[in-house]
Amino acid sequence: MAYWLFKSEPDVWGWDQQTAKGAVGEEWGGVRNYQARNNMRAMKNGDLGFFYHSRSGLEIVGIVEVCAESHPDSTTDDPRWDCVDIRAVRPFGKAVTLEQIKADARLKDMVLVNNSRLSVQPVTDKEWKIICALGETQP
DNA sequence: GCCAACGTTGGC
DNA sequence: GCCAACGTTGGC
Repeated sequence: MAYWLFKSEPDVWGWDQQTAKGAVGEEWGGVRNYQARNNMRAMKNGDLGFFYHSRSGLEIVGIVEVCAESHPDSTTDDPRWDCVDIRAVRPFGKAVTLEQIKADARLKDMVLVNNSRLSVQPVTDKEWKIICALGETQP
């Protein structure tokens, strides 16, 4: 069981849209970065992830679950790109901002802080627990 | 809206 | 195989 973080610009695809997809979930297509793709290839059904609003949000707003393992990205014919499907699990009681994360010494090694350009990234068990507590939700 | 940081592309 | 040029991302 691994933990991840998915970034999306809320103006393009936000938490409300993700939630509206319900248990069916949504293909996390359109990722054109090898590192992000490799992370998705490593995901298993049932893995959990944070849903982060980039650019105009800058906060983690909820938890999603991988509901379809790596498969070809339907938004391209290029065979290099695979992606998973994710579905919303539950929102945070309270969104956790990037500012909060940066200010927390326990989270200084998070990829979110150190490689801000990676749109699909791993989260450690420890980081998962800390952020769930800050977000006032069950880990 | 700007621009630094990063990743990718392509000429050599 | 190097690296300059280019495109994109995302924090500010």
